[in-house]
Amino acid sequence: MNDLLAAQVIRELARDSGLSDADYTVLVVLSEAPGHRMRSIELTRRTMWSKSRLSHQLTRMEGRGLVRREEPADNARACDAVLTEDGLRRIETAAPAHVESVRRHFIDLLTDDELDMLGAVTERVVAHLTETGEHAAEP
Amino acid sequence: MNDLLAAQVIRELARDSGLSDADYTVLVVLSEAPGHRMRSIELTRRTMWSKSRLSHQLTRMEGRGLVRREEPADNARACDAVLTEDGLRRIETAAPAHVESVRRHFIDLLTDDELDMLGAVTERVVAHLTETGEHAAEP
DNA sequence: CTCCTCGTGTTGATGCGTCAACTCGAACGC
DNA sequence: GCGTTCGAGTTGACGCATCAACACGAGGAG
Repeated sequence: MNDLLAAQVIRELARDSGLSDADYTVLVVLSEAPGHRMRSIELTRRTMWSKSRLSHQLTRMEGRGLVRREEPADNARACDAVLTEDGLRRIETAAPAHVESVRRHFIDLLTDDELDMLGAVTERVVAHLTETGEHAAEP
Repeated sequence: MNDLLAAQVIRELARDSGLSDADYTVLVVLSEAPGHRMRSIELTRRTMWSKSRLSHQLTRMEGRGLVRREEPADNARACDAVLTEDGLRRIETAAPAHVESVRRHFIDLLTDDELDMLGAVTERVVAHLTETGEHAAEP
């Protein structure tokens, strides 16, 4: 189910807006951040991605003009990711259709009880993964 | 949860047995097939993969000596995938640890009720995906 | 028989994710 | 001040997945 569902939703996102799911994730997080900007390290925390993955992703998105990298004045070794005008427009256009896609293929098919239970299960599994010495991101 | 859980289980599989999840899938299906052999087209059906993806996967696995390709005598345009001795040994060694990994990180954390519910949800969502003209594999 | 279409399978280009190795500035001990 | 360690970020190589284009045999229509 996971594979099929994710594949379908991702395919619709790509078809409708030309964004990958990774693009979408970064754009959403940045669009909600003050100043549409965020430290790289904070982005890896929010997305649960590795530094490497984020770096590659930002490189690709920078090439497509969705984000910009800036070195913050107060810390030379850090790196901010900043949403561009274009990136903001893209996420604002894409979001409604994507939300609707997830609803249509998943949320609307479940009862409230099922959603509640799924939330509980998710919380438990994630807690177990993170506490059992699981650092997916960095060794 | 999906992403984290899958990442963890896949990482353990790779660490313990040197197999990717795609490798594992193919090996399991083939090991259960009569004669440890199966038509490519049947493999795509079982795995819900595209022809292309399967072909690339078989090429890689063939390079590593896990499977062999054979042209069946009765049909020149078809193609059988056959498990090698090595492939069989690999899957037999890898399977127990993988099953245990899934149990430990997921199954054992859920109650029977939750598992039942998840089964029902999965069935419903997959049915919706497949009936709504969704052919993930081929356009 | 000839041509056409269709089903089966392969290939190449491209994007994505991971791993290991690396750079480099900052903070700390002395 | 000076070296050492540490944390943040980048890079390159590789495996994997997708898409579009192609190859080619089988089966049917005429």
